Amino acid sequence: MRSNESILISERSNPSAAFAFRPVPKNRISEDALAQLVDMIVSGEVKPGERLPGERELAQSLSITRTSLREALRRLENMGLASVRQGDGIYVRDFRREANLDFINFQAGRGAALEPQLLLGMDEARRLMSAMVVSLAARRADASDIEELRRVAGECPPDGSPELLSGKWDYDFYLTIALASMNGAFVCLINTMKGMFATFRPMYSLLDEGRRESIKDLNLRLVDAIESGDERAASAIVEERMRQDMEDLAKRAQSPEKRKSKTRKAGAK
Amino acid sequence: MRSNESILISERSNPSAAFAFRPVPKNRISEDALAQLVDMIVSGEVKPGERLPGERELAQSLSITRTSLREALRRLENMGLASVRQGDGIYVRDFRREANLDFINFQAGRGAALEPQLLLGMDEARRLMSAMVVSLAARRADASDIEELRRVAGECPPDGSPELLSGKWDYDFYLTIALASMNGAFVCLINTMKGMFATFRPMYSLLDEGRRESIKDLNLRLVDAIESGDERAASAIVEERMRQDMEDLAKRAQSPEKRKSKTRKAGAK
DNA sequence: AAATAAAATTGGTAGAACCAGTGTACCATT
DNA sequence: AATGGTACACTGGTTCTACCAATTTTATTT
Repeated sequence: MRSNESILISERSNPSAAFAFRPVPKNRISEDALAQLVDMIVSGEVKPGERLPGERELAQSLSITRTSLREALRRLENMGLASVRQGDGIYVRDFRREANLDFINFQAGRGAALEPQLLLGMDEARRLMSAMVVSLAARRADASDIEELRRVAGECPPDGSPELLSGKWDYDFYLTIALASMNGAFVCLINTMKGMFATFRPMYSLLDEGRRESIKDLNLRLVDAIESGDERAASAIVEERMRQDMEDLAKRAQSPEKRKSKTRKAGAK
Repeated sequence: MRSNESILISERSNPSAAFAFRPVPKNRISEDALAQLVDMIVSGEVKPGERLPGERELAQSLSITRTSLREALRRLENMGLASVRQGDGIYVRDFRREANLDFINFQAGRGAALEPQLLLGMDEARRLMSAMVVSLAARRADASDIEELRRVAGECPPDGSPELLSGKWDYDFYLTIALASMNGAFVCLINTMKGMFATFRPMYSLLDEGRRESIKDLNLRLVDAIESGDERAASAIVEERMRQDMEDLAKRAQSPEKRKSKTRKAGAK
């Protein structure tokens, strides 16, 4: 959520700049502390079920105040990485089983090194979710939605431009689709994903470079498909675009797709 | 995340109790304050872009300390409902466009009255996501995953039992499926949805009552489908089960499905 | 009028004190 | 021996006050 403000800032102070400035991190001290706590848990330095030192001691170890530490703890709880109980203590949870999307959001947002496996998973989720929301939009978008979609699609900056790289526009477009899908939960999901992919977005945009069709044309085609109510065609356009991205990414990690053939029992029921 | 602990507690102090105690809410004052802030924003009392009173004044209005208020503000930011800038102030964001899943999670968790439209959307999302993760599991689950799935499915408590109503088991089962899908992002997604539906879970379980097939049998069938690698069959089982729930729920709100026919332009490209 | 500097405002951090649940050990009662 | 009561130490929850740091506003200077 921080990137949003920063984008506004950079726009104001550099209205005609050719570069898309990265958001300058205004680290709240609690976020730094949080990062350390998360690292401690993710690295396995402290194990699930284990009890962390008390707030006073923890704060001292981090060289911050209890006040700041507590702000960090609130989010650590929120991510599903720890549970805090008054009178008892702070307990580490099993992040591999209990972490939620806010965890990914935080890790991705601060540029933490995520496991390749997880990155692939995020990408796969993005692909499936996008196709899904597009499909819903095709089912339910009314005339005014289409009009809005076409307007936003038409405002798509040229390929390779900083505005496109920043991902701001792409987000706006998919948010509009989500709004057209008439499903508030998907709107929220898109917004969650926005945070999760904020730092990775430029990478995806670079992958788009080699395409024969401009992003703008592709999206206008998408709007047409949505307007005609053809769910399959609409989702196919999205899937096709993102499959290429995924394939490129897959080269950087082992594909989980082939895992099954090795260990699977043949001829199950 | 609080409900989890409480379940453990009630299990310990009443191992053979016939009742499933509801977790006794241990309100943090910051959460109460947060709830009021959220209400203020959602109700439209303060509008997007508007600037809230300063932390000092806000804290005084809520009769709490700045320290506590700030813990609330951290999450208000995290939900995408406000942005806080040092030296400037606290600004309200457009929750209809910018709220993320944590917002739904919070609202649902405290039993806030959500718009019927949003409830339907949440249910639709749940249905689609579940079908999706099941499909992935069918694609990638290996022998050990199947074994684990069958074990968990076998431990399914009888229909109508408090354990089933609480939703704890159902969550465990779907978490196992998510783990079998080899996609960490979906594991996190399931965990996020767990929070979103925690308070609604009993309602869904009640809908299950009328089924001719027990939940246990149904899920064992599902595991079979996953084992055979039949993605369509597996997701169909899930969709079928959840479609009924959705239909029942739909009776309590207008269906967004029919919206299109009214305003749609005929014969689009 | 523009540039600059000072002041006021606002969020961010610090530190200490006290309130409120938890858990444990010990004691009294049954 | 089991149960319930009590006191105490420990831990998170909350409050207060003071001060630091970023931003905006205002006043001043050029």
